[in-house]
Amino acid sequence: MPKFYLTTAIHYVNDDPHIGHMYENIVADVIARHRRRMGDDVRFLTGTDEHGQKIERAAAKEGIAPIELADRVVNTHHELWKKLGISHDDFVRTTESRHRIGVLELIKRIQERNPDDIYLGEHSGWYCQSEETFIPENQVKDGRPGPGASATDQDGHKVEWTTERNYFFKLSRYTQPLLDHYRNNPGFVWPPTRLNEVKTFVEQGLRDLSISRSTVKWGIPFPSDPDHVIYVWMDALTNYISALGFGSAEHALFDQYWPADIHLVGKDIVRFHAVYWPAFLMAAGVELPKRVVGHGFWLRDQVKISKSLGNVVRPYNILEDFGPDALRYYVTREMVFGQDQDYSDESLLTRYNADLANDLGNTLSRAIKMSDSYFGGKTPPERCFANDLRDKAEVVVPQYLRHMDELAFQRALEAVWELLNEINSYIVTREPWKRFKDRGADGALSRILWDVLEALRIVWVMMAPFLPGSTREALTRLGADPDAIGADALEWGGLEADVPVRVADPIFPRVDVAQYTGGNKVEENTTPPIETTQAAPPELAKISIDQFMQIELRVAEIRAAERVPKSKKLIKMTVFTGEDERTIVAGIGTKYTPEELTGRKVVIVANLQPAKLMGVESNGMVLAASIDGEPSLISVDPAVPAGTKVK
RNA sequence: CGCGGGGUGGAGCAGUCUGGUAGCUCGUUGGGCUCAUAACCCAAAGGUCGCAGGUUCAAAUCCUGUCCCCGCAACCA
Repeated sequence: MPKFYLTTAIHYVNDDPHIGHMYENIVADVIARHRRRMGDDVRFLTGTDEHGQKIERAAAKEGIAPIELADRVVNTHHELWKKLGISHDDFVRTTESRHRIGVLELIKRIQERNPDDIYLGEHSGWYCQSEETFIPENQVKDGRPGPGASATDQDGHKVEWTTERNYFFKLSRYTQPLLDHYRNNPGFVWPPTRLNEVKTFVEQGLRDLSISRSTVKWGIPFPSDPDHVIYVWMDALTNYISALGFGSAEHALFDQYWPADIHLVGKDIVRFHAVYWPAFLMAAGVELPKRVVGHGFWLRDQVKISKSLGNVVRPYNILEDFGPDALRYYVTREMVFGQDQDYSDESLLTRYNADLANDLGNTLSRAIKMSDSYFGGKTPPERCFANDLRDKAEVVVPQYLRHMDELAFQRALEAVWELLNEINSYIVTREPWKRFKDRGADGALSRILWDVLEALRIVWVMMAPFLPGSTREALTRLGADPDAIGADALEWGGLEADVPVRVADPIFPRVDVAQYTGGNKVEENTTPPIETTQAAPPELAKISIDQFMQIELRVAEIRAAERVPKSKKLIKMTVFTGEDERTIVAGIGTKYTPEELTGRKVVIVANLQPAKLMGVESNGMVLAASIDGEPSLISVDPAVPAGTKVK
């Protein structure tokens, strides 16, 4: 029996899961269920990433230990996966001892095989004392990197250019081996466009990777140097093997399942899985995973979902009201796998009504109802092996299987619907109700209805990975074995004659979309139900008049203005301050044009430290009121001459 | 010349790699059916496939140029 090892990314426990996490696990689950029923020995792993500064800080804020916070969020993960019917075989947490063992083993093997690959070096960056962490370059507002430099980050905290001694992984050494690997294994990254991105990234040359932090405490202590903890990727990526017992005495699972057949991850972290991870494994002499698959993102109104925008989608209410299968179907049917897709409750409900209620569910109801009333609560007594529906099924099933193998779930489902539409059309043209009225339950009617039921059985078997719960129910109603969903169940002739069927309430009752929206439930969903409290604006300390007087405010005249090329909202102005002409850059281009600015009098901060914006040096700041980010310049009586002090 | 994705009937999207009658869902219009969940079936209207060139017997698809939108990156002193 071929083995199939499939993983999702491990989810960070700083927040409850959202549609993106759900999507990833649903897709993985569909793949796992499909492989399983096709006869593979499947191992499906998901889990959580629980280390790092963010967790430590979030826990401290609540006055609890990091592990307590992690435990709590992990519980919501467990509950959600259970509700969604995710059939993972294992759930790994990076705080587990088996994971620590695996990570330490990986490092040990690297050190043994390639002693130079891990070395103590220096890492420099913007360090924020109050947050006790390094701030990414792009979040630092001003200041140039260099010894002794300081600046502020986006939250207004002071950051200092700091140099820290860290352990490094010699990633640079793996540039060529990685490129060779990509060339020899073009399927290593899917979709191909992601492979191109990765290649381009690697071709530019790789820098060594910092793999430890002495400024972070919540993590796995670095071997032989417990002042350091292992940092992010070296820790997180290793879950894929630590969960299999890598490095422990019980490594049977590792021997059996590694290498992974698919690492399913979001497109944003494909790079780490396709560059860092294989490099670590090469260094340690461990076999590389077969394939990294990057899926797209769910968007909201064409915009990426993010916590800061407050447009996080957590369709928990949909899940409650319509069950897991509605959501599972929607995300797999609506998204072209690999691409981004817009989420909305409305489109989900439309899909639900049109596809699940009207087509899939209703066709089942009408067919079973007829069989029930014409053949005394049973499937028809006479079966049929030569008809249009069988022909159609034998075209559709191979297509479906091919699309499933290609992870083209949308197309696989479209194929199913081709057969389903054929069934409805078949029913209408054969008019079984009329036949029954005219001739009673004769052999012809028996064969027609049996065809319909048998085709429906195959339809549902194809749906099994997508709608596991509903499929069991549907097969039971059809008089079929709910567990018979394997490869042979996709062949014509599986349904027995003259066995009881079951008439019952609709599996997917229609929903009145307008009513549902009007019920305000959808509205509730647009605001994240579990959003963490917005950071309150920092309280400003009172300052003395002397301190205020240190700010030099002046009236200035804008003599020239132009947009900064390539910038979105920056305008570069030449202003006359009464003493000199200088350049000021301001982010007001969304509201003002250079033309209307020229000649205008404004209030500026004249003694502000210079800063470089998009390469242009700005010497001062133009005062403006800000309404929801929209600037409105402070206006000055045109009669006031430039250079006049403001206080 | 920063990186990437996209512009296809009213809406949302496939199709582009591997040129060959432009397809799906929703919506609209007309008809049919009454077994079924106000469902189902048939038919129709509706697109110069962002724009301009080029290659070709043939271009949504390949090439060149160009405009617009969205992410990432870079800028709200």
